[in-house]
Amino acid sequence: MHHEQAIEMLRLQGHRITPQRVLVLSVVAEGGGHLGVDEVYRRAREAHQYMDLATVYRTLRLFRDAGVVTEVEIGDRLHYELTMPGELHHHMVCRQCSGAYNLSPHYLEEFRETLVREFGFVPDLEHFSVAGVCAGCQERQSD
Amino acid sequence: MHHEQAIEMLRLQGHRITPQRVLVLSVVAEGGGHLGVDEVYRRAREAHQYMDLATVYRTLRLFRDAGVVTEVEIGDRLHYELTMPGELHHHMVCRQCSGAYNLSPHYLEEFRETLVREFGFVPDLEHFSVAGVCAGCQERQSD
DNA sequence: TGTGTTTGGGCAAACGTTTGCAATAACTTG
DNA sequence: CAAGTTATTGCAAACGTTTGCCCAAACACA
Repeated sequence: MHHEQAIEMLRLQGHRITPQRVLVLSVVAEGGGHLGVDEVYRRAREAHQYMDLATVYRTLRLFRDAGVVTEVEIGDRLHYELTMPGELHHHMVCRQCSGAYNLSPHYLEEFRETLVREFGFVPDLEHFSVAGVCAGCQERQSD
Repeated sequence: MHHEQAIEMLRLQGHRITPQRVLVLSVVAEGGGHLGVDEVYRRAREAHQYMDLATVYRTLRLFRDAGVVTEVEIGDRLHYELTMPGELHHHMVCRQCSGAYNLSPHYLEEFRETLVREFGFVPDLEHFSVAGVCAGCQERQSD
């Protein structure tokens, strides 16, 4: 998704386009994927002196709810990246090195179907992320 | 798991048995499964006037790490229940009614094996919980 | 383009949770 | 059973995040 599309999505949903929102959006977009709230705030503040931390929080939440950014839990921190429609993916996050690896939705499809079939429970797996230990860290551990 | 076993586990792990810990343990045990931090604090305080909130937080975290209580994410709150070894189960938590339903580990085994086989990633699924909408709420929704 | 309505922003205070610190209490050892 | 060692407590302050308020700014419509 590009800036312009994201802005258009927000406008279509009836949200106002403010300089702060445009700024936060471009920070997240240029951030290369995995920025925490504090990093977004710091970078946005460099450009716009009066940017407020509360605004960053509110804006990121709005973007998430509007579907223009995706929230990823890495360790115990939340990171934000521009939503890539059609390239939806989940994450495996390593408990030891905090590395985040993409996981295709394909691997969850069977699990989802089972829950629906057996229990009538429809899971939210859009932003699924699973913690664990990656292959690299396990090797290092057995040294 | 009963009180005595839990206490013994803590002692074996080298933790000291204080009145506060015994109290928190019995509150969680008698709480019938799903108490939040604030509820544990309130009930513990009734019995022991000088019980501190920070102690409740520290104690619950210790218990979780020691394996004597299990932390369950319900909605956006954490709830605590006595760990039942051999009866390990996961949770499906309904986004709408906040109901928590048990899920046998069996349903996750295949998923786990796939991650290990394909990526060498060993997931932490001990306290897995998945959000979604339960069968009841979906029926109610379609009325 | 100018005016009115209504959303969003900045600020400060509140919230739930964690942490640092000095005093206390639990366990260990003799 | 007494003294020493060390973990744990209560308190207060800090932390990251959310909220209430009032003013400013964005959009709609004339």
